[in-house]
Amino acid sequence: MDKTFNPHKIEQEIYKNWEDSGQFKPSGEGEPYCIMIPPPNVTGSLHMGHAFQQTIMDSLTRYKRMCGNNTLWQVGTDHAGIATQMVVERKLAAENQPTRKEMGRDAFIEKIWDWKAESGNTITNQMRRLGTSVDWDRERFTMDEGLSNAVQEVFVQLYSEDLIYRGKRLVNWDPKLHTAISDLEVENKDKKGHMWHFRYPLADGVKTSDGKGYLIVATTRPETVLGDTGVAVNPEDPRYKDLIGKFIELPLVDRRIPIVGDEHADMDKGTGCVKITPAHDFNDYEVGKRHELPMINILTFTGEIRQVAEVFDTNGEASDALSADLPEVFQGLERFAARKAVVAKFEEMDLLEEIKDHDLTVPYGDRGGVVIEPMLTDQWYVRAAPLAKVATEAVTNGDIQFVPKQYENMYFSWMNDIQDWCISRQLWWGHRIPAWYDEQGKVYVGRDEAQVRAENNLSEGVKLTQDDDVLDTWFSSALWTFSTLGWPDNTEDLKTFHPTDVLVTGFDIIFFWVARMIMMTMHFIKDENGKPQVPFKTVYVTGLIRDDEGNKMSKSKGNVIDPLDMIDGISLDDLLAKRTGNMMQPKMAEKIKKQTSKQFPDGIEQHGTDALRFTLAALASTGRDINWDMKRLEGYRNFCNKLWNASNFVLMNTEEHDCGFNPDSAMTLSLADKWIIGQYQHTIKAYREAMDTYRFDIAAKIIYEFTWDQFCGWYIELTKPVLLKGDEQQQRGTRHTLIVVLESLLRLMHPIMPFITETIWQNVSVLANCHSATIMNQTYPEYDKSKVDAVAMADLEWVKGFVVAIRTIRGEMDIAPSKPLSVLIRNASDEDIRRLHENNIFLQSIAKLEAITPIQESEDTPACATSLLGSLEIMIPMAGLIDKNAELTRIAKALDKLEKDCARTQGKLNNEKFVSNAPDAVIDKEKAKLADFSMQIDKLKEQRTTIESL
RNA sequence: GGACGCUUAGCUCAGUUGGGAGAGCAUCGCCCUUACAAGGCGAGGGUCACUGGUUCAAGCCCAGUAGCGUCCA
Repeated sequence: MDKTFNPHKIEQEIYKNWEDSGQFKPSGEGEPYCIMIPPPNVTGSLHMGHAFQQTIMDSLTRYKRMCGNNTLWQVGTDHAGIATQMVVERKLAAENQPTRKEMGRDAFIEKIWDWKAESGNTITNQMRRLGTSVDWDRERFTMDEGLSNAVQEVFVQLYSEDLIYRGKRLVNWDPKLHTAISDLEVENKDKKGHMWHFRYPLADGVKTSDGKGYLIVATTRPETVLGDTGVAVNPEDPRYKDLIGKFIELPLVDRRIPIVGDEHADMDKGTGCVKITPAHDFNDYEVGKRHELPMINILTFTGEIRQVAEVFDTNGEASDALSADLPEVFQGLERFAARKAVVAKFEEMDLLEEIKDHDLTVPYGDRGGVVIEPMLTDQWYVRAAPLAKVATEAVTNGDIQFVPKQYENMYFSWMNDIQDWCISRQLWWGHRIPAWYDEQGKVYVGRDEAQVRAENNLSEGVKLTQDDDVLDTWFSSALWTFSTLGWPDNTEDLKTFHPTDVLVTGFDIIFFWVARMIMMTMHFIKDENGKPQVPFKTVYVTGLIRDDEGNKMSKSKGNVIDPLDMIDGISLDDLLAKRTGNMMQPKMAEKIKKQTSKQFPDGIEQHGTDALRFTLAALASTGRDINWDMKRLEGYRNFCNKLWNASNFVLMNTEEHDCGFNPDSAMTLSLADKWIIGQYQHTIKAYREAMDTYRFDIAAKIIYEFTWDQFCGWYIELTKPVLLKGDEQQQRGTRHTLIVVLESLLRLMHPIMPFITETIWQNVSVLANCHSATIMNQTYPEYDKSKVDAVAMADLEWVKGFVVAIRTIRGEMDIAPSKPLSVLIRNASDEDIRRLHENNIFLQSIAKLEAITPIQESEDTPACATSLLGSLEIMIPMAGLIDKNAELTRIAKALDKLEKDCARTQGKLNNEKFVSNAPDAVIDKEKAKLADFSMQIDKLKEQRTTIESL
């Protein structure tokens, strides 16, 4: 192996070998285990959040694969309707190509496929660099033929079961993207705005109870006045209830509209009178339905005032109950310009009562970024309530479990108040809705036009037109767990891998995706007894990865980090170019440049995939977001380096030696050998428990601690005296142990750090007589209690204590580690003597001791710096080494601490209530502590007296 | 307004039946000791947000307050 660890040199070749040799495929043996990747947007690129989730998925997959499961990690991408369509439109614009509308639907879709072919590799390359062990041969795309079939099948079936319907409803309309969007795609933002108070004249000479000829209504959207079809007052409101049934003479449009009594009008809010615009407000829509008010649509799909309004009755049928005329001055005005114009007109007519500052919540489209307009349109809906019932029960009864559990609340709160899901989108990129209309507008749903004709006895003479709209992308994602496995065919894969085991995803898409997947899957997939199958048994919810200041990473903020830049490193210039490349606002670019230069003054260094993955695992504590910290990454890169160097040590000392793998060669295990073997068993046990409970942070900590502190810090040091001075059998025993432990440790770590472990393992495993192309298909280490030697464990802890005692004195007394010392020991128990005797070689080597000499209690001793190991006094003669005052200070400090501890313990034991209430075990422990403290205090005091007398 | 989460060392974070506060990084001191200076050895550093309660005992349980965050309305 190379002298230093160079991740860049090893990773890509290893991955290629794995992939080429089919290591990622299910073995076909053992209990099935399956993870479905949340499909990323095919034309996008992976960010740190993906890297995080994929690290977890890959670690689980590799773990289960090595445990002998028939393991499948299903990979694929999503067509991301709006996002992709926008990207390609922007690209066309940038290249001065014809616009989408100019080139037409088919040509545009062709362009998108081209773009997919061109950009689709970005993600798969990134995934390969991250080491993901997905079965690439099964890669799926939501727009593939198979998945499209599934989508069509689901749509047709749901329609036939009356779970999909079409209707004219008020939807969230994005005037920039010209499409409906679902509630979930709306972001509500708090804004400062105004509340305009208008005077609405009463018709027919009617007066209010206080003698006024008008009502005052307030609105934050004055332009909607043009679409008002009523005014509501609270039926209990003494001020106005007599006016119910009377009329308003609506200004600007000369429309006579009724005053209705409705609870929606809050007596304590504003004036208590509310204008009702059923076609442009969700609350008003409901009020309008209750009172059968007509609905007047005044806006075009681009958000301008229409030339002529559209008037509908309360059922959405065209109506002539009211005039559709709109004043010429407003026609064609953009909605915000219209707002100003309407206000100006009211002012001119002296009907503007007042304008107040107002805090309001404004809906924005999460993609287009413009204010959403409630719009009356024909859309397709999924009737969600019946599907939600079953889906809710699956979580209630534990068939599906969320980790961490608190996210179940989020799921329930959504499910219990679920609204019908608007699934049609006025886009071109997506699954076209399998519905056809005849010339009368009657709708037929079927798999294709021929089927529609056949099933409905429509002759060739009847002209049919397919619905122009496509389905919400999440509609196809909702089928992901079963459509990828071949549904609607009842495939072997479906039978084997469904339900899948765990879904790893972010909380931000619990509603968008997780909930809908559960609903769809349980409706369509049944087990052999007809019981609905869950899509997955566990939902592991990750937090968000934020930047080092806790900000969400986003392109517009210019603080995203490409995982590959963590792996390979990047210069500051390249990073700046990447972050400010496609900026819309040059002002932002300047700010981002400044920020980035401050955060990464020298760019980003290379860290390697394993370090990145280990960091992500170490930060993966459940239920909270992660503020990214480059220092952690550096620390774990150092860890990789440590592992590499330690492995080099092992190889240097074992290659071309007899390491005891020949059955004939006898060997002796040292105490250190026995200890590390036992220690390692504990590590396996704890590590697997952590993995099994999705505590990747704990798993990382365990493996880090064992590798660095125990294996490198103690064990390797303890092998040196044996390898240097031990006899043949002892050397063989130690070499054997070095290899056995390291080889197994590599397998244990492999799921989190695949590349470095593979590389080292290739070199180490042959020494253990194991010849395999890859660590990936090896068995996973299992805890074996019989390999834990309790006596050896205790003995070695004693050795460590002894060494630490010496080191502490050296450290505090500034005695160079290279300076050999002679120590005296006093008050040794038989066990101390035995341990000392058995481990002399270790102690002398590690603690750099010349001699260890036991002395009697009665003997005169020179002045010494002393440390205690249990009751054993370890003494270093001070002559020429130790300053009297320094030692006195040290003793004083130690005494101070001990006396405080002692007093606290004494206090507890003196407390009658403690003694009578606490369990015996706790009391005994306190008593033992007290005895130990007093003993130590006595020894130190003695010591102090001796030194003071010098 | 409702729900959930967070507040522990300078920074980023662990702390799972309540029983002597931890890690990584940073800081300070000593060391280029033949695996590793991306290292070794040692040290310092915390009224566990605040207030009250339960308990012999609270970072942990309960109630409330403040600040931050997220979701929903």
